[in-house]
Amino acid sequence: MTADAELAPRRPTLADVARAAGVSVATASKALNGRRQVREETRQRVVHAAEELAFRPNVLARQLQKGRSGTIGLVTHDLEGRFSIPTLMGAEDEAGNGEVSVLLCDARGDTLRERYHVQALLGRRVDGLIIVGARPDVRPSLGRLPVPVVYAYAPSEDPDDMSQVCDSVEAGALVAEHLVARGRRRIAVVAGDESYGAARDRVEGATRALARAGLEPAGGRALFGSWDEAWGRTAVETILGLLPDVDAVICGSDQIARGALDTLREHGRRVPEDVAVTGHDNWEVIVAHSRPRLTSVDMNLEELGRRAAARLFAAIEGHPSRGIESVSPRLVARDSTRGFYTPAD
Amino acid sequence: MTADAELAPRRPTLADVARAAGVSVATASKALNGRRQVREETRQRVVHAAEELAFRPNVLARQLQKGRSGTIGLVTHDLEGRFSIPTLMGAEDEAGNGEVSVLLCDARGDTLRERYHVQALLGRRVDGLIIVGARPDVRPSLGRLPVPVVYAYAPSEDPDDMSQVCDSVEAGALVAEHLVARGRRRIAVVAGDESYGAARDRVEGATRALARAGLEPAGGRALFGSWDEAWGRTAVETILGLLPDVDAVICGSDQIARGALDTLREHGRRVPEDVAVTGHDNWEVIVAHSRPRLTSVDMNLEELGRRAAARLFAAIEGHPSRGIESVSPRLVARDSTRGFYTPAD
DNA sequence: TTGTAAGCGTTATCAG
DNA sequence: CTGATAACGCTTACAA
Repeated sequence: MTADAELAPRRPTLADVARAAGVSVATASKALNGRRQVREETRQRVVHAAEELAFRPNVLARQLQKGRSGTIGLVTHDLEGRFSIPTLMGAEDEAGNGEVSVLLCDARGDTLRERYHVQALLGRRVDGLIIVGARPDVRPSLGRLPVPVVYAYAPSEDPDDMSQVCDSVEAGALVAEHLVARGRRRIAVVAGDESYGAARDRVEGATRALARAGLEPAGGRALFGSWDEAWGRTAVETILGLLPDVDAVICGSDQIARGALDTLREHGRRVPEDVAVTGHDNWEVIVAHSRPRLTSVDMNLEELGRRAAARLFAAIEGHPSRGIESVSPRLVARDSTRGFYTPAD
Repeated sequence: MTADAELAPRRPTLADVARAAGVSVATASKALNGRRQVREETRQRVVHAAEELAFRPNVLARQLQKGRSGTIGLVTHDLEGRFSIPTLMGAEDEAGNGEVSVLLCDARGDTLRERYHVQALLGRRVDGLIIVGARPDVRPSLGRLPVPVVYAYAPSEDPDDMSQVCDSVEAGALVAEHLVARGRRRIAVVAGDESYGAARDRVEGATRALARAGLEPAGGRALFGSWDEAWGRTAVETILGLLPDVDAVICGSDQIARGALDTLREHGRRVPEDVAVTGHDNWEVIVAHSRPRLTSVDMNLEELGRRAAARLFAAIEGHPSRGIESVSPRLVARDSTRGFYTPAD
C-alpha cells in the first residue's frame, strides 16, 4: 500500500502554497488559474511553490463554491452484458474530453436499486444523469429531477424526456437491402425473442425493405425464437426442410447466425455461394472468427453513448432537448454475403 | 429533459430545512444525522420539513469538512474487453454496499492517459484507487501516492504495492487434475499467446499436475499460439496428425476450445467419448452454447474485484497490506469432459 | 435540548 | 497588481 498511514502528511492546501510563495491565498488562486491580473513574476513564484509542494487543488472545495460538481452519474442496468458497455465507453469518452468525471453505478435491472443510486448521485450533486438500460425497450421515466437526464439504449416512456436509442427498423432494412442488392431472392428471416421490441422492429424493417423489392420473407413470415445459437440451428433445420432453395438467411443476432452457419455447413450448403447469412450486433469475437466471416450490423453503440453525453452536456449548459433520437446502424459486409450472383429471372 | 432551465429552483439547503422547521441549522443537522441530542418531536419536525422540500444533503460540503470524499477511483485499461468488467463489477458491488461511490476512468492501456486520470482523481480527493489492468502481466507501479492503491488483474512490479491477481498456475493444475481423475492419459495442451505470463503459468500448472500423475503433455510439450478459434483449429489438426490417439485437449481459452471442438467433430472424433476438451475463462456465451457444452475454468474475476475493493477500504481505514494476493479459480465441469472411462492400463 | 460560531479549501468581490 | 473578506453547505465543539 502506498499511503503513509503513520506520517499522515496533510495534503497541501492553497494556503500552504501561498505561504511558501509569500503571497495571499487570493493571489495564489488567481495565479494558478491564469487570472492574468497577477504579475508574471509572481505567478512564476506561485506555480513553482505549488509544484514544489505537489499541490493538487481540492476540487470538492472549488465545486462547493461554484455550485457544480463537474461529475455526471452513469446508472447502468447491465454492466455484465455487452450492450451497455460500449454505450458507457462512448459517454466516458465524451466526458473525458472535458473536465467532467463519471460516477458509475450498476442497478442490475432493479428499480429500487436504481432509485437508491439516483438519490445517492443527486446527493453528490452530479450535474446530470445518464441512464443506460439493459435492453432496447421502453422503460419508466424517472420523472422530474433537479438535473437533466438522458436515457440511453432503453428509451423513457415519457416523450418529454430525452432518449437516445438505436434504430432497429433501419438495421433490419439495411441487411435486407444488402442481400437484395446482391441478387438474393429467397430470403428467410430468423428473428430473436419476440418479446423484445428490437426483434420485432428489425423484422419490420427487413420486411418493408423486401416489400420495396417486391419480395417477402421466404416462407411468408419471420420466425421468432430466442437470441442464441441453438435457435439458429433449429430454425435453419426447419427452413431447409420447408424451403430447400433458400438463398439467404437474415439472423436476429450474431449468435443465431453462428448456429445457422454451422447447420448450413452440416447440410452441405456452402456459404456464401449457396446461401448468404447475416448477423446482428457485429460482435467481434463471433463475426471475426466464424467460418466464413460474418456480415453483420453494427448498432454504433459507442456513438450512442457519445451522443447521450453530448446531449446531457448541452442540457447542463442550459440547452435541453426532448424526444427519442435514433442512432443509425451501419452494415459491416464480410465473407458470408460475398460471392453473390445475379439470378437469371 | 426533466430539469427546469427557466425556473432554476435553487436546490434546498440545510438552512432552508431549518427555517421551515423553525430550528437552527445545527439542530437540523443533528436531527437529520440521528445525533440523539435532539428531542424526538423536534426531529420529526425537521425530518418532515426535509421531506417536504425534497432535501438532499450536499455530500460535497459534508465531505469538504470531513476531509474524505467517500469516493474511490477506478482506472481501467480495458473497458472494451471482457476481463476488466467483472473485476469492475465486483469492486462496484463491494463499494455499493457501503456509502462510497465509484469514479470510473478508462485509460485504454495508455500510460499517459493513466497518469492524467490518476491526477484528476486525486484532485477530486478520492479516498483510494483501484487500477485494473488489461492483461494479467506485471505492470509499472504508480509509486507513492497520497492515498492507498490496489492493483487488480495486472499486478504492480513493486512488491510493496498491493495487487490482486488470478492464480493461473492453479487454473492450469485444476483442469489437468480433472482430466486425469476422469481417466484421460494422452492429454494435449494447446496454450494461448506465449507472450502472456498467464499462458505460460497455466501451462506450468498443467504440466506439474500431469507430472504428479506420472504423465507429461501429449507430444512432449504444450503448443503455444494465439487466443482465438483459428489457432484452436490449427493446433488440433496438427495434434491429430501426430497423435491420433489423443484422448484430451486442454485449451488456453474458451475460444481455442471452440475451434478445437469444431475440428475434432470434423475429423469424426466424438467429444467427450473419444476426446475430452477443456476451455478457460468460463465465458458464458461460448461454453453454454458450444456442442457439447464446454468444461472450463472460471477465474472468479468478480471475487477478485470485490477483494481488491475490500483491501482498499481496509487500507483507507488505516490497515494497509502489501504483496500479491491470488484469487483461486474454480473448475466448472460440463459435458465436454463427461462420459469418462477408466482405461485398462 | 437548542443555538452560536468556527472552520473545511476555494473562488469572487472589492478595496487598497 | 495584491490582499482582506465573504461566501459555498455542512458538521461540530462549545455556550446558553
